[in-house]
Amino acid sequence: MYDVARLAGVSHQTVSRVINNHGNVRDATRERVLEAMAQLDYRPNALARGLASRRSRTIGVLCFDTRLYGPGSTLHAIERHARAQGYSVTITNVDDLGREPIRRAIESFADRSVDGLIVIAPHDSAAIAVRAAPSGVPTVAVEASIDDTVATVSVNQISGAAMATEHLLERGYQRIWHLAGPADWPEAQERVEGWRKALTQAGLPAVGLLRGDWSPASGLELASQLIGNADAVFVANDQMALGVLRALAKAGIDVPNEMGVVGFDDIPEAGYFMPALTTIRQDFDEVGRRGLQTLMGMIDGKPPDAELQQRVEPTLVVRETTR
Amino acid sequence: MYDVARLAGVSHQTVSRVINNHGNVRDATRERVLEAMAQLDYRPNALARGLASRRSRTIGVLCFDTRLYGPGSTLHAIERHARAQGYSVTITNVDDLGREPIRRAIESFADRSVDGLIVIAPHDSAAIAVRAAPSGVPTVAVEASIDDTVATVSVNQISGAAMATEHLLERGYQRIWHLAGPADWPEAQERVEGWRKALTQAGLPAVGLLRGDWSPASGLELASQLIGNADAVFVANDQMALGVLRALAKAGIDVPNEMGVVGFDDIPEAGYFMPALTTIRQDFDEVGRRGLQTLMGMIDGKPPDAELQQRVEPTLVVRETTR
DNA sequence: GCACAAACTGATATCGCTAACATCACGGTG
DNA sequence: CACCGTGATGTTAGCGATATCAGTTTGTGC
Repeated sequence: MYDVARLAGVSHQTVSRVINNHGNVRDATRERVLEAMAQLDYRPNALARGLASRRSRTIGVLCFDTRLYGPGSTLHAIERHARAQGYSVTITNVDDLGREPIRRAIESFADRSVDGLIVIAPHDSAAIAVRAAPSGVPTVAVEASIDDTVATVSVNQISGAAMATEHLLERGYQRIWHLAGPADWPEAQERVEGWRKALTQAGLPAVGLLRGDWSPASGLELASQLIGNADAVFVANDQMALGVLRALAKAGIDVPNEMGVVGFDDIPEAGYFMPALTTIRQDFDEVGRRGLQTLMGMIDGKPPDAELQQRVEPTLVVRETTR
Repeated sequence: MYDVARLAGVSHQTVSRVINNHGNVRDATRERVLEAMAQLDYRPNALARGLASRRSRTIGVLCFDTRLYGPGSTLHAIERHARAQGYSVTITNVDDLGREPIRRAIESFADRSVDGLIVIAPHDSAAIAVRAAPSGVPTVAVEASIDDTVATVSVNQISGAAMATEHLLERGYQRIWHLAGPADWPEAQERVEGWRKALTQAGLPAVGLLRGDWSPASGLELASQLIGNADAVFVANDQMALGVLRALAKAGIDVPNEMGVVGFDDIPEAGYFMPALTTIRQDFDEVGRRGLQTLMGMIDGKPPDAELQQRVEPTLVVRETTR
């Protein structure tokens, strides 16, 4: 920086002003500085800027296994939008959902002076850990249902689940079971709630709740319990639905005529299952975008929005597993 | 830090020595310092440490869409192992594969003083960009076939493709076609090469090369050309294979008896396709692990390994799409 | 032509740490 | 007993930028 200043015949402080677009620099001066910067191929050191300005222009993303479709897509969206705003993204995956590892991860972000934190928190323990976060760093949770103390952006699971169930009802299915995710995942719980609500509203009893673990294997295994008892099933994610389809095919049950199936997520493969899966699409990109936008607002010290808990509406994608 | 020093009755430099485990601190002194740190809940500022020591303990990962299964898994492995060694991970996705955006991304990493860089570079343009990288930062490419100037860790695509093709030959298929990925992806090219090699070795002509774009849609579309011409197909990834399976089912062709199918990747869903997909498993975790290990060696100034180009061997997973 | 505010520019102190060298006590050596 | 090496600690400079305030031009109104 001092070299640039010398070459341009100004002080280093003027160079700093040019870099940061602080006003009050004469055009001619700015030109000279920019030229000197180009000539010396000068690039400001982000660490030093962060240290002096107390803004690192970095955000942290805490995730639980980005290999999963939802979190991976959300992360991708966050990174893309963050970069567009000049922020870089540091990630940490927490494999152990215990409280202590999460606390450590958040502290480690704070040590690195991130300006903000996004937690992709599809699990209860994450919610607890975020609330307990000691960091003082602006934080937004996505794909989570956290209490009112934390800003949140998530897909409306309840309406998605209700949408799925209502679709099955419309198509004339009566005994609609639900293959749910693990009980300690808020989104699993909300999907159960949406399913229950839709059935109750239709005057039907919400019996027939199965618990899987999100894996195709669990769908495969639990599907046997549907046969003879249900004529449709709303499955809490597409992967389990794949397992269910396979089990039904093996059992010689005709989908969609003998059994309707609706999934959740709309993973890229869903349209090519056999039969192609009717499912609920979650707009993870939108979740990531809104999450980042909210965080940026908090970083810039805007008053928290009226809407602390933002919901993105999912959409129904009808394919071949419902008649 | 000065507060800690005062409380412990030592100089700040001694506190620094304790933090960094530099020897030459009496046990009693170290104890006092640690206690003071605990009492004040002191946490060193990573930015300042990086600035002063010229080591940020951060690595950058440059990726091309982490939503894909391979890159996502590799990233996950890299992050996990990096964290275990006290490094944090900053990511950038490059959507535009042009040379300029990649150069910018690499420069941006350099500006942030990353100690090392891992490029998940499944595409030709990435290879070019990495070679042109001006950064002076230790760099490792993974999932790439870069020339000899850059350290690389990748799955051996050629042997994987040969393995797939030989498996089909063993099972008695004769007219074995290949549905390849885009020509500007090195791994697509290497899979073509492996397929060709295996057929040539068996004294068969390598005719029947189709080009898809990795998507299930392209598999679905191109599968029609197989019918009547091939009795087996080696598909360059599992997603296209899904499309192929769907097309074959629609056409009433029996898999595996009338047509054998082998995929590549072993995505989590592959075992639940209908029929379950025989495929080649890539150990992305191992790729990530070795990539990080190599990078750490370079950062610590070890002489570059004899093996600049490391290869991880894939494995064949036999399921139901081959008889 | 002059006062005075506004627009520029510069000097110095910091940000929170590590590097490098200086200092000091202590015990062993010839 | 002077001398020296060694381990433990302290002192002083940076790392590469921004913040703050002071100083110097410049422009404007009368």
